[in-house]
Amino acid sequence: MSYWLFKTEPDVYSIDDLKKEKMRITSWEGVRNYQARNFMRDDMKRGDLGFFYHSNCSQPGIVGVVEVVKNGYPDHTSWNSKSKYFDPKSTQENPRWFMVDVKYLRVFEKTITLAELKGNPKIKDFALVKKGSRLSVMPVPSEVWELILKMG
DNA sequence: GCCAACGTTGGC
DNA sequence: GCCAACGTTGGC
Repeated sequence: MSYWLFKTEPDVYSIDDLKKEKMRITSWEGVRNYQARNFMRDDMKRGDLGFFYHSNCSQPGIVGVVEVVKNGYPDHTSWNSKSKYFDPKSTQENPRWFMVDVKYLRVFEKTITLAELKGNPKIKDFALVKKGSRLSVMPVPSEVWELILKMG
């Protein structure tokens, strides 16, 4: 089993929004980056765990934990011309974009902030804390996962 | 709101 | 296939 990190802007979709969903599950739609797409399509498996990360906000950081409850499948919003995620080059026969379903597990009492993560020398090679990292879905090495949990 | 870093697009 | 231009991300 693997560990992941899911980035989202809380103004758009926060961990509270996820908690309010029916069954506390949502599809992780709208990812339009090939590297992130490949992770979801090829590598993410049911039962994997993920950090839930709030970006582009007053206090960016990891706010909780989710579980992958459905393996990668075509992101149908790419076929919907009314959707802001519409991509005319994605077809039902040859879907370009994929998503997984994630389920709320828990929210941390206190956010593990990006500043704290950057201040931990043991995880300095983790993609999230590297300069210019823009991946919205990324793998978390298991040792990094454990180290970050201890920071909470 | 600024802007550096990055990914994508498209002309050639 | 190169690379300039452009759009987006996301911390600050």
